[in-house]
Amino acid sequence: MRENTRSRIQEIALRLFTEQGYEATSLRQIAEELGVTKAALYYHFKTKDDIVASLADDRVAEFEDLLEWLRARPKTPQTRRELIVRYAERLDRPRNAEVARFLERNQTALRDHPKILRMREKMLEVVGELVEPGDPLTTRIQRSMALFSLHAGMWLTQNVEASEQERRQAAREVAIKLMEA
Amino acid sequence: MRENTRSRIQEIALRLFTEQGYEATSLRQIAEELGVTKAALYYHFKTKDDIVASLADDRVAEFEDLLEWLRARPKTPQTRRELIVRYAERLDRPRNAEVARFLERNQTALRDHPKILRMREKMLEVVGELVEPGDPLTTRIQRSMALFSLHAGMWLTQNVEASEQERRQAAREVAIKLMEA
DNA sequence: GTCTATAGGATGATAGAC
DNA sequence: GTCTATCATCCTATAGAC
Repeated sequence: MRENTRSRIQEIALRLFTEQGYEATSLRQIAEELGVTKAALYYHFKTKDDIVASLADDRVAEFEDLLEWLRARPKTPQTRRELIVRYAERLDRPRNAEVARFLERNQTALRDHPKILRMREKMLEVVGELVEPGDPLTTRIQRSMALFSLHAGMWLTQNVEASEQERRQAAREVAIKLMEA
Repeated sequence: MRENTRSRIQEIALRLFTEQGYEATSLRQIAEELGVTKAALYYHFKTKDDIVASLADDRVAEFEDLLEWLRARPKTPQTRRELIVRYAERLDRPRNAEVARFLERNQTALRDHPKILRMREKMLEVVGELVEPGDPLTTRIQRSMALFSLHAGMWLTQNVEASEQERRQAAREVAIKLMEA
């Protein structure tokens, strides 16, 4: 009941950051929803930035994980298809999609944050592993869009009459197709 | 020299909003870069929000323009291909791509802004015109990604050794290919 | 671990002189 | 159209009691 206060702060902060944006969310607001005072937050996190850092850590680790796996395999269509599946599986774990969305939507506000820079680097490294030096620009773009369609696909179909499972499946199909550039 | 102060405010605000995010950019900062005081800004714009509104107006008008054209034509592959070209041409006009990027990257911070809501609606209306009621989800996703690849394609190739023209051309090719779902 | 209290500063916005 | 001066409010962060 007490030791997971840290985890509850992350949860509430993540929700508010995603809904309202990072800058627009104050520690007062987070504290209020948590039912404590602002000062209490500072016991768990040194600064507001530290909350973001703790969230970004998960995502960086994820990319590093994918990179390690990717580099141990040959650059084949089969590998790229498997990457889609692996990445999609990770996004399906509840909190991950939210963290991804938050970081994606707040890149500008957080652009100087060292953890964000690191995350962007890792992301571009993943893209780099999807192409060969001789590949045309169009291949690079299309294969990157494959990964991105897993995120965007869910947003684009939010108002469509279809189950979440169907939407997820559709996004995955598009991603795999785009990866076959 | 005096009447374009309004336009210069828009220009500087747009640059700073894009670089740092909307919330992170203060009126003091905008005024400083313009070489006037904060108070002077309030002569040209009633509030900070008003600056955003003036920028969003251009983009909403653009979507409305595209919609009008789109609705006067049959829903054919040919029409969709032409839409890509038309949209790409608009993005190429210098300020438009910047405005699009700003609005895209600050959707969260601006989510309650009426102009932003309107813009999002218009965007979804455009996507709606790209599909028929019976089309599968995958078609909807892929055709939306076509439009998006025009924006993302430029970002994804920013570190690549290629001229801006080549990158633009590559993004356009990917977009057209995706539209042929 | 959480509190009260407060420092110290930036912010959006307004009033009124020029 | 732009200025100075100022307001009211919010913010992050810290000190120190319990």
